[in-house]
Amino acid sequence: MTTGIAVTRRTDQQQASRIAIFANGQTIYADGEKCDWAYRVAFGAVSLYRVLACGRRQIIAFHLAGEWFGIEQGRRRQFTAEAIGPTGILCANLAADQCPALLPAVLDALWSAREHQLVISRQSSHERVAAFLLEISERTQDKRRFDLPMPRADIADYLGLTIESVSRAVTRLKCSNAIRLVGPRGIEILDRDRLRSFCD
Amino acid sequence: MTTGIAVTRRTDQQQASRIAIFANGQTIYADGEKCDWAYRVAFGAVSLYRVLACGRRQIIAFHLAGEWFGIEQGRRRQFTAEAIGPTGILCANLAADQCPALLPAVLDALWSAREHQLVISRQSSHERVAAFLLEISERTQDKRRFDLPMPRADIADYLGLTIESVSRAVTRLKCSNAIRLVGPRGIEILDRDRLRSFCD
DNA sequence: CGATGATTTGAATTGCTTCAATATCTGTGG
DNA sequence: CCACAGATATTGAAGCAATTCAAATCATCG
Repeated sequence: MTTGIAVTRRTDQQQASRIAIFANGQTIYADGEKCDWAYRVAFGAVSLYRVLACGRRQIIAFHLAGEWFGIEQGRRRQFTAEAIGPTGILCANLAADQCPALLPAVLDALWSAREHQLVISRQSSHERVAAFLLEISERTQDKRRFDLPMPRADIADYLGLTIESVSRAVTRLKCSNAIRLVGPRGIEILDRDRLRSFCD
Repeated sequence: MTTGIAVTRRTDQQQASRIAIFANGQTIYADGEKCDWAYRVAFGAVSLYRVLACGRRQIIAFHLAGEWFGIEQGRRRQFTAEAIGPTGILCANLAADQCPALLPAVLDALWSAREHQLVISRQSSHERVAAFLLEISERTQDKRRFDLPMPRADIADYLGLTIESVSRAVTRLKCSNAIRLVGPRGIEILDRDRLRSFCD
């Protein structure tokens, strides 16, 4: 929400394969805008969210380096996309002839969305957090030791929990020796099987 | 789960645009199978679900007449597809050259999956049930008076609730005069705005 | 009309949230 | 290098909503 570095929103996204740099909390596109472009994360991370009428913010997905997002052809933006930390974004034209390249990315997004649905629909707080850590782990270079790009508030809004519940679940995983914390953001997976056993 | 009418699983789905008839509870495809075909509901309804390790069944989506499902190119089936009541299914070849026709269907599915995520992540039981009734209403011919194709157990497994919670929420909506029940499956929306006001 | 399955209702329990306080981390200036 | 301030994260205690277990009611079909 807050902007760290003073970088104004790029208006030169029109040049395809041009990298745009966004600061923490900057909006890449907003809920309701036209969807002319698709995006890919070069570095950093992106959250897709909507603020509900009740004031709650629900994060629908995170996108890490290398991942496509924002393919929503012929509609208005369903969510707002926002940079988490300093983030580089590549833009691509959403022309119909690029369809063969786009379909796999959309299928991936659908796959992920549905797997996430399984997690948030019925799982307990520690199951959700364990699943989340494994999910991020799988999408990172070093799958054993990594840093979470986002604060607890983002994790909570993604998992449908409160900050406090996320924190308690992390503590619980830590106490079971499944993970080790390296500061609030650093995660080391000590026992992946034990962590997996927390997921349902 | 149970098969009402004695119809064996069709093995002649190879003929495109041929209709296959499934009885209540029959499997159209199963979790883990190869995905060679896409499907469209001719009549009846279909649920996509997975049974979790803990024994819980999570329904990820319902598909009503006219809707595509099962487009999962190049993977194994993520979920099991099952008929709800007597259901007619049209089959189509998942050839790459049909991509322009498939992409919109996948984008629709992603859109719906994400809207549903908003509902189940943070909403209370009556908010979820109200949203569900409106969702089904929008996908039915008569948007004011319709019959739910599925029993309470399916609604519960779709909304991440128990049967009892669904029932209590329905009762609550009924008592507020937002809806009227016509037997357990029949729904008449008396006050759509009031029903909408229950959604967050 | 009785039987079976589906749905509703009731009471107690559990787990997440809420509100409040404490602790930790990070960056800045002395 | 250390002290401080603001933000982030953890911990604690009470409240509340959904679940669980149990019983009653309703619907449908032979």
